[in-house]
Amino acid sequence: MTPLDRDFFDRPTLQVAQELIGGRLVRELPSGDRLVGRIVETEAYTQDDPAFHGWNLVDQETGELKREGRGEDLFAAPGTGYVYLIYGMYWLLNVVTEPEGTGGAVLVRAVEPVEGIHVMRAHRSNIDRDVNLTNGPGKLTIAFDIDDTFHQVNLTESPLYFADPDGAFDGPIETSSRIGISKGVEREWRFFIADHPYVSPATPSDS
DNA sequence: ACGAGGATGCTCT
DNA sequence: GAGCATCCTCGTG
Repeated sequence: MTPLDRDFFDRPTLQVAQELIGGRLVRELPSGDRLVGRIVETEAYTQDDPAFHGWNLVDQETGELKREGRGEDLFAAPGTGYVYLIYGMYWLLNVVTEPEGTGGAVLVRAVEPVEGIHVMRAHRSNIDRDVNLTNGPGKLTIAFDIDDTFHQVNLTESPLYFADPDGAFDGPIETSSRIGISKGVEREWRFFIADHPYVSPATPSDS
């Protein structure tokens, strides 16, 4: 399984977010177990987007950074991890996009287990049905044992990386407003596989 | 089936 | 002190 390289992520964020759909997320654990998930839902965030972390760090006239803050980590080299703690409890996995110095990231919102599902069940011991293993951004990081140790880490090599689709048919890609945001709700920057059971059950922010 | 509410900690004002 | 790219539990139908 060949990791997607930095060039893949060194492109417009919206394009990367769409092309990651159907691709795979690969996690190699210290135990030797390999976890693989098919990506079925993503969201795009760009530096001229009010929902972007660190939007207020950017001079929107020039596109230059005008202040310091944690959002600066979204301007790192393409393919770098940006891991965010939400509501004090859940880690969300992003991968940085665009050339170094330009802000952008793709949030991985849901995957379908492909390999290592027994390990994912062990990581999420309190759930009733397998669909709840990885059908949300905070759930999949628990299943894949992803936390802030991957923040600012190169995600184009082991132990955490992305890979091309495996060739399985995944159906048409749909778009919607993003989930759980209050600004930028008019942008249809959420991408997901239509009617896929592992797409998160959340409601888009414009409805 | 669905909705309300609570948990919990970091970042920025 | 508020807000937040969420998830789970416990009500009610």
